[in-house]
Amino acid sequence: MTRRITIHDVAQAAGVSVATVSKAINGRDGVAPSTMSHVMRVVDELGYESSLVATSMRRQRTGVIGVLVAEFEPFALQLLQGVSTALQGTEYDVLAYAGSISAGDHRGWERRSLSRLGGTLIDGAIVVTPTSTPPAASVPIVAIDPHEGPEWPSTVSVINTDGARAATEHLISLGHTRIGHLRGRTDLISARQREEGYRSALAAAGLPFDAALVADGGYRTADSTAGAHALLALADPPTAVFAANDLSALEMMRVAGERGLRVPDDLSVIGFDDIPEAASHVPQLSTVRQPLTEMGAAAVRVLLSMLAGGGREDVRMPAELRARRSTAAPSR
Amino acid sequence: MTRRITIHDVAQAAGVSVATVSKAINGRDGVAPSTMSHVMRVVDELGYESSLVATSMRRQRTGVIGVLVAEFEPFALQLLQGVSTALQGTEYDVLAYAGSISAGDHRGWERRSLSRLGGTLIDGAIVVTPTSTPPAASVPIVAIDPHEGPEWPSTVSVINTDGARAATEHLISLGHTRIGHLRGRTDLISARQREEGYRSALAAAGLPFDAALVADGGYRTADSTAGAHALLALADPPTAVFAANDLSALEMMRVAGERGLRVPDDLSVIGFDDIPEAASHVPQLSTVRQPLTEMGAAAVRVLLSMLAGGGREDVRMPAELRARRSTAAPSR
DNA sequence: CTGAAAGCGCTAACAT
DNA sequence: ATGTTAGCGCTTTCAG
Repeated sequence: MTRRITIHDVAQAAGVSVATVSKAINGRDGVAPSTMSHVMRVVDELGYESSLVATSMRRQRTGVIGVLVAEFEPFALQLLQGVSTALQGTEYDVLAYAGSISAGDHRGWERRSLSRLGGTLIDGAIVVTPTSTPPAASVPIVAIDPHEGPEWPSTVSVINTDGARAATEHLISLGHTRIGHLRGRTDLISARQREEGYRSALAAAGLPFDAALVADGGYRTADSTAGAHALLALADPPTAVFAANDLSALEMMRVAGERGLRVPDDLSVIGFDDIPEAASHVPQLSTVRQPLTEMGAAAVRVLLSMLAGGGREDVRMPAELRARRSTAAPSR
Repeated sequence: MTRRITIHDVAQAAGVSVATVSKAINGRDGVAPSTMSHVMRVVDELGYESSLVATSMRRQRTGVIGVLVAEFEPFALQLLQGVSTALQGTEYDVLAYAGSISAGDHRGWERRSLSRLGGTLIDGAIVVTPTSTPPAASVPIVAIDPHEGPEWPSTVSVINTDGARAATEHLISLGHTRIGHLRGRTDLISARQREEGYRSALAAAGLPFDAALVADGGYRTADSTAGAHALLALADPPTAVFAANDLSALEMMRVAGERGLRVPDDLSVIGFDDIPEAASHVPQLSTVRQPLTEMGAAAVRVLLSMLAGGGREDVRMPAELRARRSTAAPSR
């Protein structure tokens, strides 16, 4: 645990002032070529790198884009990959921050992260699935799949209703008539849209809506267990379930297995998102693909445009059915 | 783009000094209960959050663990997920930084990131597959799968030799006797260990080692094309190939297909890593699984121990064979 | 119990 | 061309 090498150490070793070192490093003019090269040699010898923190306190610009997430789960990670790839070759580094982990309450994590990092440290932010309305921010922001409407400066999201309808129609076309829905967090707009897509597909097919067939999954594995059990414990259980996201779909399948049901023979399950685990699970999970990588790239495009002075934008990406092995015709 | 709310704004609005606000926020004693509650009310009203940057300049401790990667690719993302999960419920937030994106050269990205963030901003770092020797650092560091030996303070890595031996033995047990190896970057220790595992499995089975059956793949798709062609163009080509990682295995299969060979009928291929793409490829790629999530969790455990004053550790995780569809008995 | 002042590492005026 | 100074937002002695 040696002490950090500071600009001060470099100045001292080079026999010049701190200001001169700063100018040399940042290529400002007003430094003699000989001094310049001497300073740079000392910098190399000492292995000096400026502290991001100190630099960002003084500068307005840091060259870092922040990706703010509640938690590093598969959905956010795929997005992060897209963001990172899209930022290759630009002058920006990526910094991803999961801010709600230590904070007691998940609510408002985005506001907290944004004000802790914004204005300093990051030049702009991409916020993944924020659940509250945006705070007054000091940097340009793009929200991906915001959960509370369009009040965010710029947004990138998938057309949830269409995707959910496609998933439900897929089950209907296989011959299912008792179709359950393991829904997402009902306080989130995406969950409401997905339920709406589910209902409209049922209605379009002339199937009745049965409130007993809708259980809560909360988009999370742990929160889905009870709902999955509840659906399967019904006197007249569903033969197919549309889960609001892949994590709850995977949990749905696990619970089905635990109860002695085979997927897809006894129960068809379809999810939403298409996280990597969906394709590698056995059986492979049928789902509705969100083009996460492309969404990350779109967010970057919009953010860079805002950084360059451009206005707000709302990007809507299509969701696409990915029928795989977890859905089949009902056996009864 | 409104201005950030600073501690100054809070002090002014509350009619107290900046120092008092700081004490109130951080629960230091020496603040009257009434002042305390008044200040906290103003903090809430204004939505103030302290700047991570400013705080970390003054404090030694920030409550943030840094995960430093060259780039957000699948391997690093899986690790990140493990780290993040393991950090749930602790007092630490996670900050992941990809530092080589804007930097021209990839070499030494870990040194750069470490000195830009260490000492300030992060209390400890988990560095993913660093390629150089460790710099003198100002915070505890754990290296995951370091590529240049054990000079890092603490390390977490997979037992490459055993994994490679298991992969080769799998091919031998299927009846193959002419087994090729598409090796990794020979400047990296993991690649050398994997080749060693391959050789020792051959030796243990009494099979001769043939240098012509070893080609370079460099761990990357683009670098594997030539080696894959070379192996298949031999007068007496291999009936099975152990590729040093999944990316080169996938390329091996692509090249085989291009040359009119079917996998696994005409050629068996096995990889290493078990990235998500391995399981979703058709045919599913047999491989050796690195327990990435568990490795991330192990890194957290070691780092937290070091942060609490514990000594260095080297954790070695077992790699596990995942036989899937790309390997079968030889047809000739 | 409260506030004034110093300083973390750095950059940007402003002297010299 | 170089150095001096001020200050970014915050925490921490140290006086009052």
